[in-house]
Amino acid sequence: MHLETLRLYCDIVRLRSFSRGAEQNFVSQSAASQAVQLLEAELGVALMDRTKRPLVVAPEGQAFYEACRGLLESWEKAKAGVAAVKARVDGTVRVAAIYSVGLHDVSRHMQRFMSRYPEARVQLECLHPHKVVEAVLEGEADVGIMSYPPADRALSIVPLRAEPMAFVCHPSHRLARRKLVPPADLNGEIFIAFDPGLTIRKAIDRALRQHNVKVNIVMQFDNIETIKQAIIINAGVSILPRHTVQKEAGIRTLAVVSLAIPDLVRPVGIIRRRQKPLTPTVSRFIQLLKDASEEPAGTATAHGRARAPAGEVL
Amino acid sequence: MHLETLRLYCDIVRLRSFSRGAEQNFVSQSAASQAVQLLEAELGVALMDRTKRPLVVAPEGQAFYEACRGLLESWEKAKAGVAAVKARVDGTVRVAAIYSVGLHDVSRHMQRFMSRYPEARVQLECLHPHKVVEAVLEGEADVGIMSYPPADRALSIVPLRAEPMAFVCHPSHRLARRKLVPPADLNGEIFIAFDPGLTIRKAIDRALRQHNVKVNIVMQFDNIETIKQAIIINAGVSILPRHTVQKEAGIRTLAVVSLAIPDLVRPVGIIRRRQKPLTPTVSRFIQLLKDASEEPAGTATAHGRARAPAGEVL
DNA sequence: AGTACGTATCAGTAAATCTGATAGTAGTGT
DNA sequence: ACACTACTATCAGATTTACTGATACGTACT
Repeated sequence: MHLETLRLYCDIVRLRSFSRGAEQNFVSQSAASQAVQLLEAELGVALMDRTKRPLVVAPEGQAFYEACRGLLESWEKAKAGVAAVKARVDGTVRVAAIYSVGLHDVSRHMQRFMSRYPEARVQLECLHPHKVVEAVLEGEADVGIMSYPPADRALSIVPLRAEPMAFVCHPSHRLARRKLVPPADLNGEIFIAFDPGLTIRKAIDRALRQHNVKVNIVMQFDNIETIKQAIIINAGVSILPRHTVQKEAGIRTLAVVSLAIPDLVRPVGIIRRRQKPLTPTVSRFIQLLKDASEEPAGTATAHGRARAPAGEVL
Repeated sequence: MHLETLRLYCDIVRLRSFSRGAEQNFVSQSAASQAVQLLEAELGVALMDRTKRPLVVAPEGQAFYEACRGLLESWEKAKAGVAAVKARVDGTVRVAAIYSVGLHDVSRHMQRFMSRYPEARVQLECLHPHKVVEAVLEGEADVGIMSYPPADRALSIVPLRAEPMAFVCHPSHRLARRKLVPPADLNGEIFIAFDPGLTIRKAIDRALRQHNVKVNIVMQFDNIETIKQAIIINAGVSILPRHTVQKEAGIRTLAVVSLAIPDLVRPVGIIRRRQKPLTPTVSRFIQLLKDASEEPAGTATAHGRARAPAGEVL
């Protein structure tokens, strides 16, 4: 049963005319006649008396007409309801990020994004790296922001930046006042490492091994914040992305020294589910992050603004 | 938009499977897939995530699902409502009869009809002959019962019987004690006639003219009851269908004498609108009247019962 | 009665839908 | 990591369905 047929029927009843009802629905009078006949056959009832001019609606036809009006109204409501949900979901970017990126980085960009697209909403959730991948794969998040984005057929990756890593220690540490620390100086240091399951741990391990450095790992954590806390209480030293300890370096609770291992960087990127269609809002969000990462921090804002129109057409 | 598509969609969502949803709707999995794709295109929204196994319904899809369920329920209700009205209308016979037939005849048969078909309803309305024709033509009555049923392309006629006419006068009239009145005896009688517009008047006039009888018309009425009242107060004599004065003859308020004009009869028949489809109930009602009229009054009931099964299959 | 308007019907055509086969993908067990 | 099973998407061809335009029929009006 076509809903269009029901609308046609309603118009015919309302206008008391097949011809005008057909016209209003942009079909021929012939089609209208056949449609109503089919409708009557379907219901097994004569809905109207066409031998009268103008036609007379039978009691059955009147009852059906009223039911149909309600039905069509419900249909319009259903469509509107779906559109409303879509607008709500569409305008929302659900971001899953690892703690270190989410807290320092994304939250700053979120503000810029929301002031530029006031109708959009951003939901940020900070998770363990594995959970970030999971959330994106399961469709619970539109984008994931993480370091060492994993290769996966189901994921597409947008590289954002390579964060330089630095040596981090307590201000009272013997290396705290250096300008540069050669890898060899780390030999035998009491080290606070990432959990072995994390890719960043493997990257650091590999870099140290290449420089024949052996450190004395005393603690392992799955996130940067905890490692920083451990260093603050002088439980050991570590290697962390430089910008994640900028605040602590500024107030001198931590000492940060450049490390003479130039290829030791933490790649940060966005992951997305490959099949999932990109909504305009998500597309704009990704573009904003890309723009912000492709330039020095000092000019980011100005440059970002200049490129915004291009980002919007995505 | 097909309602069947919506049902299919609901089943797919409910069963969380295209294949099973398709099966339950007796279409191929392919058709189900295409139908939902079309639905999504129509709404401009992705309703579900098919890359998951089992498939995951999107928020939009869930909202639409619930709306659809309501819609389909309303549709079923609409169909049921129409069927209910049909049953009510179908089971009703609206009878328009002229006074003389309706009061004496139809009301008696109505009781038999309603006791045989308890679910049926009969609405009897007694009208002026012209109004009976009008009611049937306008579809306000399913059948009309009247004398001298008029020839009309739009009407089909079922003849019931030819009622013999008799001479009717006050018991004190000079002809009241006769067994038979020859036409000539009516010459110069003070006569209470039917209205000139009525066919029965024309028939009586023609019969009297053929026998060279001239009566003295002093009053004219459009119905038998009034004529009888006039005769009772001895305002004149008349010629009326014999069985319409049986009761008055029995209690001797009127005298009824056979008239020697054998071809002067009042034909009574049923009229129906030719195009209008015959519902079973109306068909049975007509059959009952036909059966009752085709036999002597004494055996009518027994015969009618015997033939009832045949009538029911109409 | 004749006319004008409106609906039913018919045959041909256009469009939508369905089917069956095939390819690709997700989840599962080895 | 591998094949296996179950499920969905896609495609082309077949089928069904709906539409159009012309024509016939009926009603209502003058």
